Amino acid sequence: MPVLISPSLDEARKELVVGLEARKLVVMVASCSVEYSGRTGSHLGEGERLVIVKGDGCILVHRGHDYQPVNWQPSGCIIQAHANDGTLVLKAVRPSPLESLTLVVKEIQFLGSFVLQDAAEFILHASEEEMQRAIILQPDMIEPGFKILDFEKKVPPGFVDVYGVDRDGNIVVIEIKKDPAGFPVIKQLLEYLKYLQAPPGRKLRPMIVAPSIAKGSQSTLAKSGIEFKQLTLQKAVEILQKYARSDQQALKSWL
Amino acid sequence: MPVLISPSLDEARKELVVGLEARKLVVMVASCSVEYSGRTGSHLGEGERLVIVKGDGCILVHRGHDYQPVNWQPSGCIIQAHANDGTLVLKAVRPSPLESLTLVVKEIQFLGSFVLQDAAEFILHASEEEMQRAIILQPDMIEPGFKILDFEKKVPPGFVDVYGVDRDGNIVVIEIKKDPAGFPVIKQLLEYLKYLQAPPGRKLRPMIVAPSIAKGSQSTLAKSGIEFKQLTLQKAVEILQKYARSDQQALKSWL
DNA sequence: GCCTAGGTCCCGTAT
DNA sequence: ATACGGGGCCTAGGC
Repeated sequence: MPVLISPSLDEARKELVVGLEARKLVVMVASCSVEYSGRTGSHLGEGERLVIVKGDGCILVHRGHDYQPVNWQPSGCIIQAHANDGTLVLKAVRPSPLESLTLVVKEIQFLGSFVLQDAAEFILHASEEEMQRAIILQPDMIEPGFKILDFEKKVPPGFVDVYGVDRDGNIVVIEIKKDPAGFPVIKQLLEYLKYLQAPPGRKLRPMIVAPSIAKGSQSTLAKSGIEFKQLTLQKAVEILQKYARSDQQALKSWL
Repeated sequence: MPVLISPSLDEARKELVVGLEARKLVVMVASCSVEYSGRTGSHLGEGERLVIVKGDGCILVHRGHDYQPVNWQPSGCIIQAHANDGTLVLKAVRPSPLESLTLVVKEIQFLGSFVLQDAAEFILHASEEEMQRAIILQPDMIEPGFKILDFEKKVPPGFVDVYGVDRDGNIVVIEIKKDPAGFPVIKQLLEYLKYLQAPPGRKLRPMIVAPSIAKGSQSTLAKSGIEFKQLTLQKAVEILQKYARSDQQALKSWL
């Protein structure tokens, strides 16, 4: 875990090269200027920043404020460090789309390189997918008698989240949102409808499943003939947990 | 610029509290577990990570790989550090939407706190806005005789990027994209058209200005009656530079 | 490779 | 405060 305090640029370059080679995490606090060129371009004059280089070839330049890095390059870059004219030049090139990030480092306060032991799995609960799973596991939460025919069903403009049939044989076309549903969802659903047909004598029932409807979209929804079924992430998670439990019980009763 | 190597949790907590108080940048390499709860929730078991806390109240937890942080909280959070049961607990609460991030730190390899001197301005070149400016500065790059009537013109579903008239008095409705234009742009433009009318005897000419058309959208575009005018970011930047130059010349000739 | 959709997206701007 | 669109968005999944 080498840590250098106010190293010379050449000491830093050596440690950086070693760190890159070993695919370590290198963290640096340094005064630098930054140029980006690729899909567009950017310029940032000299100033002190936090620079992070990761083993998978991504680089982040953070200022003293803001959530997002001011400049960066995602994973999969080729990163090189050169001495140049009394400065340390860090270059990160992304092959596709071809773009490059160049840091000219003038002075380094701190440089450390680390190997992070981290085997933990990251688990994210509750997303649109969980809502979809909840509906698929327990279709009658939409309404009694509702049956799933398909999900992620392909139509030319995209994918229908859930596609099913109600107790009267009408086709139900469901678009799921985990956030309050606004105009775009309504448009998207109406677009899908153009490519779907109900059997003779039956109807198409477009339906939005979401925690709520965005304020400004209430009236549009009413006019559009789209139904709304409330489902919060929390309720979806509860359903999934209930099923996880009953799955376990089903398993136990089998043994 | 205090830097602690393998500090005790209590030493680290003290330095962290001082750093937070002073709104410094605190960087930490530590073994920790992370819980997030808010719009959704997440869990990450123990492992070594890079933790960044900035003066504006944002926090980032980075693993040894990936561009994006595994957990985070954006600016404007209330961040606190407590000792708890032989661990150091870092909590970041975001008021709206209400959500919280909790790190339980077991062991610290490194902790540094920094004040970053950074007054530089960040300049990003060439975006959709640059393309719009290029068209506005030199309307006849669209076609000879084209005149601007308005831009960012409000229609119920959104804003028309550029709104103008051709040499024959037909209304040209332009939607600009910096990336290859696909289905969504076509839909958006057609949506806008519903709320626009040409003068009697004139036509509405919907037009997409973009570097290219997405492959799958070629036929849709053809059927839709929308025209396509190629403009790359690069060409837009050239036009802007030309005008910058001629502005300077105009200025010089004035003096 | 391109295209589509989702994200704890974040972020600014206008309402 | 909420809604809407843009982003060097990034990232994952299909084709």
